[in-house]
Amino acid sequence: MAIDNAKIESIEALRRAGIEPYPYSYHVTNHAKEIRDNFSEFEGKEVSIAGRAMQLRQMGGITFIDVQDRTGKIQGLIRNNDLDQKSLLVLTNSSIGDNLGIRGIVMKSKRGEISVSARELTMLSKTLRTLPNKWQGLTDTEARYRFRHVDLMMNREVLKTFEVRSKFMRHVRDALDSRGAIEVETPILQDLYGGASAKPFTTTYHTLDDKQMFLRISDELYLKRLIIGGAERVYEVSKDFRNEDADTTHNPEFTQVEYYEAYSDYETFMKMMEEMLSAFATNTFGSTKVEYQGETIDFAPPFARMYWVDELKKMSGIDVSSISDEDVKRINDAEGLGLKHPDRYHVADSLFDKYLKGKTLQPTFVLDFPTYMCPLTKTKRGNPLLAERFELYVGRMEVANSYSELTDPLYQRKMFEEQERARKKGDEEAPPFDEDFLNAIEYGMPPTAGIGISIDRPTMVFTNQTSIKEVILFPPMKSTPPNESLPPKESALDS
RNA sequence: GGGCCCGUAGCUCAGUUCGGUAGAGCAUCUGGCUUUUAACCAGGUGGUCGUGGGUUCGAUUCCCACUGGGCCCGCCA
Repeated sequence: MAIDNAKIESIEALRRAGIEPYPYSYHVTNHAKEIRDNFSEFEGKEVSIAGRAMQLRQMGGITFIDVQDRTGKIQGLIRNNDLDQKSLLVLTNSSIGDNLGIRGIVMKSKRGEISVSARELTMLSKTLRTLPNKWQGLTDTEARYRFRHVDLMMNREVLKTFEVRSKFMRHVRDALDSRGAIEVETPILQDLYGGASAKPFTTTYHTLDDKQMFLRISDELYLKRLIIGGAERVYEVSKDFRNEDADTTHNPEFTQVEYYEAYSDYETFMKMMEEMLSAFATNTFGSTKVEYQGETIDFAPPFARMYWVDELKKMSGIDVSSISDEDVKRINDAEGLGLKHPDRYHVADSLFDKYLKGKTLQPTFVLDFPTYMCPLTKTKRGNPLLAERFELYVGRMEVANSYSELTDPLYQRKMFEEQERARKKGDEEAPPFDEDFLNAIEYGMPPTAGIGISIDRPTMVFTNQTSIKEVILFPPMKSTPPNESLPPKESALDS
């Protein structure tokens, strides 16, 4: 991707002839796909197309250029005899990678390729860089992420992936809007963080006496204030930030939609997720069935319900709803969980992973967690050992997490006190005591269901990707001095 | 944090077995060719072999460290 001095010479040649290689605009009348799909209507008519030259086949007085626009490719058929002086000069100074505009007549070449037979050729942007080769393209993962613009132009399925992501986000918004919810924005820069257990990113606000601030790890505590204020149904499409390692299903910066609905419980949201995901699959792919890594995932409702504490008891003989701190070490050893600092929470979590996670390829509500795993959740009606919480799994990945939210302010205060003690003992992930939030909830919060819907992971399923980095346009990369960005020769820049 | 694999031309890759001044295809440049589509034919340009150190008469090759990336594991509501 080095700068090519021959291309700079082309720029100079064009300018000498009074042709600007970086013009302001171009009137595009049609796109590649519509012309190809409706050839009989377009045949013989004049169109103007624009896009990037991806391939160029020159044979004396005739040149074929494959022009790629956002809908696909179409061939430009360019005969020197059909062109005026200016267009000819553009042609001789064109190369693969340039943005070109072609005005011409739609026709078929002798070999039957739908083409635009050029009457005028316009340089829309002269490239200085060389595109990857046309056979293998750009495949190096690191280069693809660091030079996503090149990845996008060479690997068009990447653009498709992000179109699906966009559609999914749009669909989630529409589904929540149709429930009468309002979309809100709450602070990303926060004095205090909370709503999850995670290490935060910190930053400094210089004009406020260099105050330390945090990037949010969740939206929960702000959205609940809006519920308390009487908004009833609110959601936020939120970038959250957690200062943790990345892997194929975790990114330190990720997107979820948090939604809170007053007077509802988690049962409401199970139905909502079934409708939301099955409708999306049907609208987007024409079926509730989606191929994922050689397996078929079916979003047709109802989704499976896994009462996992019962299920786990059947399979392992362990009832995690009632294990004591004394049991923990013994189970850790007997089950070979390998936890360094076993506690009830992590033992239960590991047992789920060991026995049950593998069974969640199909959309599955994993529900009713031990209360000790859910400090912000109401207990299950009729069983105080369990809490009303579900996680939705798809493709063996957690894609949503929902509670019947805790609304008892005195209990909430107790939980903050407990987390504060854990913090002082050195638990970096325990959220800090938040008196402002307690003040809010002390005004009385109506019964409320809350849910966090992942955007990244469902997009992985819908686009058949195994790495979260494939559904994030610019995944974080370690910094490295780019060694290929050499400046052009000075002589070329002077003129 | 641990293990395995990888980094050679703009891109995709050979070469390293057994150390001896670096190769192909595409791209690019020059010439030829007015219906090609991986166009073709002829010729040319292009490389601190990821970085630093060590061994050696000599290192892209062997050794060490570092760096960047991928996968697996650990961690992570």
